[in-house]
Amino acid sequence: MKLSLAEENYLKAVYHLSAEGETEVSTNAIAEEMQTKAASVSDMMRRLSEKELVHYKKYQGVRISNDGARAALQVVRKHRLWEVFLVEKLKFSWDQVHEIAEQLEHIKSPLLIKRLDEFLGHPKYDPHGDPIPDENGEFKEKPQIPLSSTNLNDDGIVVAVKDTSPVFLQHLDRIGIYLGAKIKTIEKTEFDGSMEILIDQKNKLFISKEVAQNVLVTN
Amino acid sequence: MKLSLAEENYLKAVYHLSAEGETEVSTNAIAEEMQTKAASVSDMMRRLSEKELVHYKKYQGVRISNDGARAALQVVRKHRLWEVFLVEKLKFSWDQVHEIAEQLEHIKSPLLIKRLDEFLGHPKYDPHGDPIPDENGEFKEKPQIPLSSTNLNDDGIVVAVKDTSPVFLQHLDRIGIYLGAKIKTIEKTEFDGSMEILIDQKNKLFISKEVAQNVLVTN
DNA sequence: TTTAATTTTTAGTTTAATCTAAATTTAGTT
DNA sequence: AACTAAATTTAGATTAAACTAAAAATTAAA
Ligand SMILES: [Mn+2]
Ligand SMILES: [Mn+2]
Ligand SMILES: [Mn+2]
Ligand SMILES: [Mn+2]
Repeated sequence: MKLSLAEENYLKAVYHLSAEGETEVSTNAIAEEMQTKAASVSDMMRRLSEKELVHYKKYQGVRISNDGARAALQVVRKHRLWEVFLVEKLKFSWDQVHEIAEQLEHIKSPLLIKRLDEFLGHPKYDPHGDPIPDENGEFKEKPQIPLSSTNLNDDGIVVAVKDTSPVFLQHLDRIGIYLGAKIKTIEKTEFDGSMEILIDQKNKLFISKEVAQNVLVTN
Repeated sequence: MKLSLAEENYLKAVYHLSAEGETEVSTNAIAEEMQTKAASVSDMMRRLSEKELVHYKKYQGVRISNDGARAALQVVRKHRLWEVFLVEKLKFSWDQVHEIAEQLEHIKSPLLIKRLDEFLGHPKYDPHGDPIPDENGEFKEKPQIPLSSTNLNDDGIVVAVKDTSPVFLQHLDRIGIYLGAKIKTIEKTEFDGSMEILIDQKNKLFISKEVAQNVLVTN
């Protein structure tokens, strides 16, 4: 089944939203995610459900189907492989790659993706710490918790970021937080959720609640 | 000026056709090149001429404008850089890359192309021997003549192919003709235009007129 | 220089994807 | 249970890009 660019983008949105929260995804949530209008979403959901890529009952929200998830995962795979390529080979920074990968993910050529994957050495994670599905859509997410819910004196390694927007990533660059950094929790402020942390056993740093909630670490 | 995928493809077709033959390109020639119908071409030419990308007077054919040529050359640049990437980095063969490059050439990101060009070491020619325009659209074609019009005992290096279709390229692979091969003309048959040649001072080979006309050599 | 053949353009449809505005359904609240 | 607010769907338009069939212009032939 060959999908249009728009269909692929909608499928990906439904997949991401149902992966995050509940199984039933609302029309409005999709419209929000896609920067489009609810009316357009209703229309597309009707079409996707005719192709059996989503389960859809009017006014009841949508759920991704098995076929739909498979298709979405292939797009996600391509997106993340391209992001790795851009960072590892073309020296882009992690805040620059998402927008370009949004275009590259729609290139149709199974052989291209196979070769790209080989060229990159079969990477398992993208520059934001998100797992890359294999040819069968299988992947393993690293165990991860928000920095904000670590305990005092806990040591952790930064493995991913929840927010992947350029502004947030640039902020992390500025304050010196990066994937792989070793972080010890020194102090947690009840009042505003801010924290004091130690990076790589060297640099003490105050971070806001917003930062702490969007940096994911593992022990 | 941002162009749609369709507009870019039409512009490229007009550019290629006017680069080859005359300055005035016919509606039918474009339709042929694009695998579409003349009616669709008329429609698109009207729109492109409103944007001043082509000069167009009804029933008189079209000529690419300066702006149009500039835009077309950027698409050609991207196409050929991606072809180099696919062959040099992803180990595709020269007959497999055109179709994929047709998709990749429409990715919009000046920085991506700048970085790709650097990553590839600023290549001057693509896998078919075609010159790669620089950021300003400038390029230099190697002096080249069809193998069919060389003289007896002439020595030449294969620098490009005129026909870049997969079947032709696969045929060249099979008989052992490749970019950079040294070719000496041993015999030319008046009757059918076939030739006998010597490749790399080692292998004698008979080739058809069709092959001889589509292999371009330089001295 | 008429006529015939060919090329090109126009007119009218179609499809995908979007939008606004209006209608409908569901959910929440007296 | 009735009403209101919010969410969702439908109806109707719009735009880009394609097509077919018909009309118009150009070119070639008689
Ligand atoms: Mn991304
Ligand atoms: Mn990512
Ligand atoms: Mn090509
Ligand atoms: Mn080429």
